[in-house]
Amino acid sequence: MFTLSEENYLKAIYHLELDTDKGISTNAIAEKLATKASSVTDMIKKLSEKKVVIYKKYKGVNLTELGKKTAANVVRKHRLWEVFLVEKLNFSWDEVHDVAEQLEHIKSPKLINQLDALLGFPTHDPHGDPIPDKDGNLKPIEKSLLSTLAKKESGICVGVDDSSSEFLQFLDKKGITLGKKITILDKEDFDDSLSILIEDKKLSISNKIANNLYIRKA
Amino acid sequence: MFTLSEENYLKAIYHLELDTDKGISTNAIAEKLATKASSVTDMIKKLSEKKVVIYKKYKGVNLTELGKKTAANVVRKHRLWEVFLVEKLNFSWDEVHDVAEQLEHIKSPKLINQLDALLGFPTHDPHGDPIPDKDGNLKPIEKSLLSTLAKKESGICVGVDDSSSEFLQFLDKKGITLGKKITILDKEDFDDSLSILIEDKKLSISNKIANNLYIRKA
DNA sequence: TATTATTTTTAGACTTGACTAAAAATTTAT
DNA sequence: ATAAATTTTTAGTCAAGTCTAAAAATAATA
Repeated sequence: MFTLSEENYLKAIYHLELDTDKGISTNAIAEKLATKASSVTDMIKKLSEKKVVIYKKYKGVNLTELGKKTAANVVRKHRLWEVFLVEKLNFSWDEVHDVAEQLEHIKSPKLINQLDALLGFPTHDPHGDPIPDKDGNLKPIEKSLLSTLAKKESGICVGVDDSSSEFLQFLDKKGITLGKKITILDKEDFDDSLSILIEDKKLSISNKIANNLYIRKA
Repeated sequence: MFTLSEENYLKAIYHLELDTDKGISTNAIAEKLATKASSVTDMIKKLSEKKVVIYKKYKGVNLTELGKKTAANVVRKHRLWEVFLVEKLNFSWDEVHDVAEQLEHIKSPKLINQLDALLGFPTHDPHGDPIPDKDGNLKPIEKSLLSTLAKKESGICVGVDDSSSEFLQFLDKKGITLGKKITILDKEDFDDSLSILIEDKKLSISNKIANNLYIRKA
């Protein structure tokens, strides 16, 4: 149906569309896929012929319903495999991405359905990102960046924005993992750093960290 | 390291070498991979440059030690995934091949080591074929084609030669699965068909079937 | 608005892996 | 041993996906 490359382009556009409702620019796609704008133009033409994107020259692209569904299915596979790697094969949350990038392209509906069942129909991946259902729908959850909480507010850590292995390993070192309760003790005005309480432990974290951690307010 | 195509060629040569110690002919590889002889020649040159095969024009190819190890590793992955599909995802033995053909190309040593552990370090795949160890070695087992047993002899069904889904589904229908005890009751001279006893049930099977079933003599 | 600057597209080239058709080597048969 | 048949290789072509460099369109600025 779709080649590996086509799937990667659809996924990139899918992710970019989550941040805006405008047309997705050639350059944005090129940057996300670490490729050149000219290559993107070529591929976009092909995707347009396959009816998965709407394309008007110089105006960027948007996914059609078919495109959205196709992309969401790739994302679904990616995230289910990530859960598998962590839950069944003892991977840590910073090791799963590259392997899942390969596994997400395996074509077998039965494989994914059975994997879903084996894992107990998980709703979120190891980084807190929601797993699309079979039809490509994902229910948005109410989460806020830690940096938006006020002093004295608290909540549960439910996800990360940046899921690079560097950031995830940093969080591990600090003892910050999904599910833990975090309370804002103090906010410093001059550098926006935070003093937080996490599971009875006091910690000072920079604004950069607070801007990449999602909290469900308690 | 190696592309998907290169891995498939190495695997094909690996399997063909199990049946002979002569050089593997261009045509044999072409047939196994359902491609053309000219394509095979092209690829062989590339594999030769990569030091995984020894190639002399018009004389066929053979794997080097590196080639053997590389191919065995692909076979190892294929068979481990097959076990996973059957043991963990409720696939039947006739459904696993095509999916394993995709999964065998996933690159992640940790993934395979952990999968191996999850499965309890299996030694054989769902069709009775041995799983190479990490170094690419596989211990040959003593097995005989059912057709070579004499009247009154018996043994345990340990594998199939033809693992097409048609044959496997046929065996399922007849109640023939790995691990079952089979005894030769009678052999018909004029068509080489057999009358066998399998788990207290009498069955008549053709020579074609008997030529594709492996037995460990009891 | 005219002129830069940026973004996007086109044109042409390259790599991988495959193909067809024809030439060369090897094997089989007379 | 020579001719015929088969196998293998070469030569040239093609599609997918990428790239560079240049042209065209759009956006930003004076």
